[in-house]
Amino acid sequence: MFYFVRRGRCLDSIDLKGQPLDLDLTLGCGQAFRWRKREDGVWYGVVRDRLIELQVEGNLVYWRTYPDGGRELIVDYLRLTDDVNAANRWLSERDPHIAQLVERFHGMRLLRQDPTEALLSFVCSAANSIPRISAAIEVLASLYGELVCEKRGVCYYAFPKPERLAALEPGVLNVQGSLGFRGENLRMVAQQIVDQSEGWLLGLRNVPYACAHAELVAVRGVGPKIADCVCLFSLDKDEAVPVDTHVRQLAHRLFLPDLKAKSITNAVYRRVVDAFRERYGELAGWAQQYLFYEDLLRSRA
DNA sequence: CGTGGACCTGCATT
DNA sequence: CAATGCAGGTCCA
Repeated sequence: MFYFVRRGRCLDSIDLKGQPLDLDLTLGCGQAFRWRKREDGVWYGVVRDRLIELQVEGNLVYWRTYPDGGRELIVDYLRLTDDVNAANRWLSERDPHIAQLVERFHGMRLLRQDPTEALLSFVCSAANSIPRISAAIEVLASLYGELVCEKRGVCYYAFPKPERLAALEPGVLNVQGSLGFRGENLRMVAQQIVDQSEGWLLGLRNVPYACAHAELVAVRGVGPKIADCVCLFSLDKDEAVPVDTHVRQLAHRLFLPDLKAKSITNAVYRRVVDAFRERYGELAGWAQQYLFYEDLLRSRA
């Protein structure tokens, strides 16, 4: 915090009011791909049209944006008006294992990301590793994103608009960022977003989960997993459960001992989702994120 | 409805 | 050093 103050301009803070926020967990748990942590412990990343710097000290989150004036953006993105304590209590009462993870990963939150960025980002995530997804997205932003700011000689770019990606020649995205076969998927999904009416994707925040999910999987190149990522990380659908290889395996271990399948068919996907929904109801997505991250750490060990 | 393969690429393991 | 496996999937036969 003192470092922040010395750096000078436009320091501000937001009172967390007793609600937990751990940036290492929230920004590093695999739900967003554009955040990095500086040597001095400050997290920075581009959200929409701003570069944001964040640091938590005690019950305050210190922040700065370039250009400035991004307070509302931060409150919205970090979901700072949510009652996370209540959610964690509710989950903990239902499952002692989750209660343990709530302690261990205290302050891990779900974000409210931009739906277009979330959709296009997770298209890049198919059978890919998290470091490579992040690297690819930075390449895309620097090539096709609008300049957000320049700070200490470094340029920061917004996530590319779908119009820009859709207009590219087929094939160029396969090479750029080493996207491989995901490149063509990305271009096609971008085109389909453009083809929809303005505000279509954002409007899915105002419809029920099942409806939003159905509209997303109707997009070519978007399956149930990516659709659920978009629902959970950007559309306020806290009951959404993205089922990937990690989640399938941990569901098998914890809930569904007779789940023999080694691949995720539609039926398997539904069974895993139902198991989560049955146990964690409207907050199944939060439970998923705790369990997913535990499994991620385990697999990296 | 379930299964197997194709799709790109780079890093890790054998 | 070559071969194989694998990574927050989706589509198709």
